[in-house]
Amino acid sequence: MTVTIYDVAREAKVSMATVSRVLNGNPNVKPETRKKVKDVIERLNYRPNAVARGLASKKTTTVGVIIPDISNLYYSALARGLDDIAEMYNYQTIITNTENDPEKEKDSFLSLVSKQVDGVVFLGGALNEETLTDIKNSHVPVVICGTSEKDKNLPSVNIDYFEAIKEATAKFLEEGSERIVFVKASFSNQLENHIEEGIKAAYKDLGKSVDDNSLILTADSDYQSGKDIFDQINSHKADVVITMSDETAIGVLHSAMDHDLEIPGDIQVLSCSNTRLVNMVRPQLSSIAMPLYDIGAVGMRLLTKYMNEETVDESNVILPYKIEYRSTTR
Amino acid sequence: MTVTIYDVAREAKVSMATVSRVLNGNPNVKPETRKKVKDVIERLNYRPNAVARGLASKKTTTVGVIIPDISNLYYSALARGLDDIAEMYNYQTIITNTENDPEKEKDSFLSLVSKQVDGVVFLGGALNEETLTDIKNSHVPVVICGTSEKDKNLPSVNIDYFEAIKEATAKFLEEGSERIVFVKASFSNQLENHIEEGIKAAYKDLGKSVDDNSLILTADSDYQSGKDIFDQINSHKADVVITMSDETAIGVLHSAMDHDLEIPGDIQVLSCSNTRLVNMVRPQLSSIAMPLYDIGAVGMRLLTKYMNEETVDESNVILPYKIEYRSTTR
DNA sequence: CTGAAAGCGCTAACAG
DNA sequence: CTGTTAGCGCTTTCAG
Repeated sequence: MTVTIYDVAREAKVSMATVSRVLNGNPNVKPETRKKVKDVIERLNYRPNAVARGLASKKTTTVGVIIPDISNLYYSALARGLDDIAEMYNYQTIITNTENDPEKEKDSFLSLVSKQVDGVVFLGGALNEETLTDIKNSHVPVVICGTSEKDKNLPSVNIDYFEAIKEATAKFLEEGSERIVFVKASFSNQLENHIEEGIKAAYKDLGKSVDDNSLILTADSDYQSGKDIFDQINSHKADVVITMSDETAIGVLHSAMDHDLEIPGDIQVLSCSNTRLVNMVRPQLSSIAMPLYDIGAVGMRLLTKYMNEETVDESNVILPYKIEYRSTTR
Repeated sequence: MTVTIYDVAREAKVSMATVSRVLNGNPNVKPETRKKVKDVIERLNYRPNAVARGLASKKTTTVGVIIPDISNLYYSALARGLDDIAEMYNYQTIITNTENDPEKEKDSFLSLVSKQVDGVVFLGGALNEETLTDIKNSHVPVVICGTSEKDKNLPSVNIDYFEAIKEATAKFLEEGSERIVFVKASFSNQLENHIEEGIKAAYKDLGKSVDDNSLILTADSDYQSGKDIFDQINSHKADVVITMSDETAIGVLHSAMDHDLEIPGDIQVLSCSNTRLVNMVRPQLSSIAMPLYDIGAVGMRLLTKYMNEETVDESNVILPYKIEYRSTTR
């Protein structure tokens, strides 16, 4: 019923080895033979079985992508960059969604490995101890984008979050803001720790202490959570709110406006994601601008190097950032 | 290096067939044997090779998902529904992104088939003649969600777009609106034709003609395209704008506000996607509310039936819709 | 330049 | 309940 390489070989009156050679672009085939085989392939509408191929060659030309939440614009922007480069290098991507669940993250990884992917990239993600162990045991090349793990053993692509947030915080403090609230996303992530450190460093540089004037809250990274957490922010009399997620920032923004606060007069808002959303709300959201697409693209490029066993000079890539002060900051 | 079923068999002093049986939960294994094998599996940290499995069993427990644009909230909402149900039925999903390119759509499908997926679902998509032919030739179960093809040969899940848009249009006309502009997305899609028909039907029912008073434009489905197309809308002196995409609607909205038009006083806006965005802008966007998550979920459920060769009573499922009149309509 | 033959790691009859 | 034996469809030596 399904046509196999064997059928093609028979029809073309060659051996299956030869058919395999033309399939794989092996130059050791006489042009006439090649043409003959190609014609039969066309006529029979033959398509190689990628599964059999994968088993025989131990390569699947497939990379796994593990994402906390595809419906989050932050991650899907990263994914676009990944995808484009993957295509350029003739890899296909299997995207799996963990729904921010570290357990699923681990399962997804194992499942991808059992599918014999040639490599996997984590976009964000918790990367807990267990998962790290599985990665090590798997002997599969892994690159992590937009997250990090403490030992820096894994190749990664990031921006310098610590510096970025420190710069932003210092600016707020220098301009007279005193009560800065930071809203973490509830999916624990090494990055957020760097960010906390950055905030603390900025305070310290100015001889101030974080504890009295700053508050660190946790919220889901959606719009409603931003609206919901506003009460806590407000009761802290915050004059600056920094959130991980754009959606959360927008929720905070709208709640603040509903409480007749002036933006950015009474309260300034800055997010750390810089997704397409920042330009889609009024007032436009100020944000630490990471090169999302590039992070994904560079991550995939890095992975191809590992998959080809090329040498890489820098396995922990840091990309530049900008801080875009739009209309929610002064 | 990698541990195989053969290693497990040897260590457990059984045949590989027995190992295979415990792997697949075959009841014909003595409890003690089962335990013995499981212990060895644990000890050796053995993980079955899904590729070999797929080749031998001709099943991959994997379904392909073809999406025009993952970074579009409309599609990612559908994908979430799909994913949840897929997981429930122990299928994994391979998501591929076509970037709204019919050529890529076709290639993605073929690639998925060569990977021996057990089924594929299209979310949206152009489904041109060529792709349809490939689908027919592939003998792989296919379900399409949020799109349709003219012959209705393929199982599908949709809402009644025609009715929805007719109802909305009729309401606008009855309430005195006269100049309705419809903004299609540029990715041609059978659905949009249904929508056009719905608009025409509404006009006709009231004894009016579409041509004089209605204008049909085409724009990409992003925010900027919405802003850009406003000039055309404005020069038509539209009093109602209906767009496929939420982002486009928001772009139109903001442009209109920048031109000092009152919303919804001077111009009303309605979108057809109802993604999370509708609540994240001020004023909140009125929209035809489709059950996005459910469309995906029902689609995947339908696919499982085909993959199991169960009988299905209704292969073209129509789910209910609501029209949510929020703050951009009167 | 081409063919024969040996697997890749697993499932699935078929015996027993 | 368990083992033996063929493959699944392809790649890849190794000869020639």
